Amino acid sequence: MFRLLVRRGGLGLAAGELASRMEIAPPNASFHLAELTRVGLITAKREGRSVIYTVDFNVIGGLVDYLRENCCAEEAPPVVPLKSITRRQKNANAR
Amino acid sequence: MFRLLVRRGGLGLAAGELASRMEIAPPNASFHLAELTRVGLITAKREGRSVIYTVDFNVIGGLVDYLRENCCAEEAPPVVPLKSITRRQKNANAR
DNA sequence: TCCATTATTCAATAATAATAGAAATGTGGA
DNA sequence: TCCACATTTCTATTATTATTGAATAATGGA
Repeated sequence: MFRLLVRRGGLGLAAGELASRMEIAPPNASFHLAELTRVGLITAKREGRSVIYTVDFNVIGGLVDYLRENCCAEEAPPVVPLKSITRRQKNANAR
Repeated sequence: MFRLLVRRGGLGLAAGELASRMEIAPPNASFHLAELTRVGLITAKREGRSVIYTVDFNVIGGLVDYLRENCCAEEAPPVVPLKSITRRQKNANAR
């Protein structure tokens, strides 16, 4: 659904349209659309009887930026030395 | 675990080290490391008794590129017109 | 070779997420 | 107002994933 919405751009897609294109039942689509909305990836606006969902490109942009900065596409990141851990702590954690 | 590995860069981290830092049991860590390895995000190399896991920066780079190109960070993507669907088809799908 | 260390595999269980169906809500037109 | 449409909410069920604990490999040192 998210990819469909991305391809659709600013026009967005109605919930039912998404449901049928995904070949899932409407309540199921609503469930997932609610999740995507909750986490802020998409937004909803009512238009007549339909509810149109649209990706939030600002959020997606931020996500991509985050990934580019933190996951280091081209070059390796500076190594962050992690402070060592004692065996005692380790065992405590593992439990 | 993945974020830890990204921050660690080329040095990588041992399985047990990851387990204790994540505060999960070693078998649990192994389970997830196996998944990440399976999907190609990280690689494993044995070093003495330890098994060192390292992120595959090429793959991550590709992933970020994919997101940048398909999820359109800065500008909205060209609208892809989706061919319309009949009500009959729609009902069939929704079932 | 024996043993402690490090890690993995396996089987069982717990936790979480996805789906389906019935019922309810909002909308616009006759 | 009544009705069909579009969607959502709710509850129950199913499916998937994550976690645990015991058992099994692999490694290096005494």
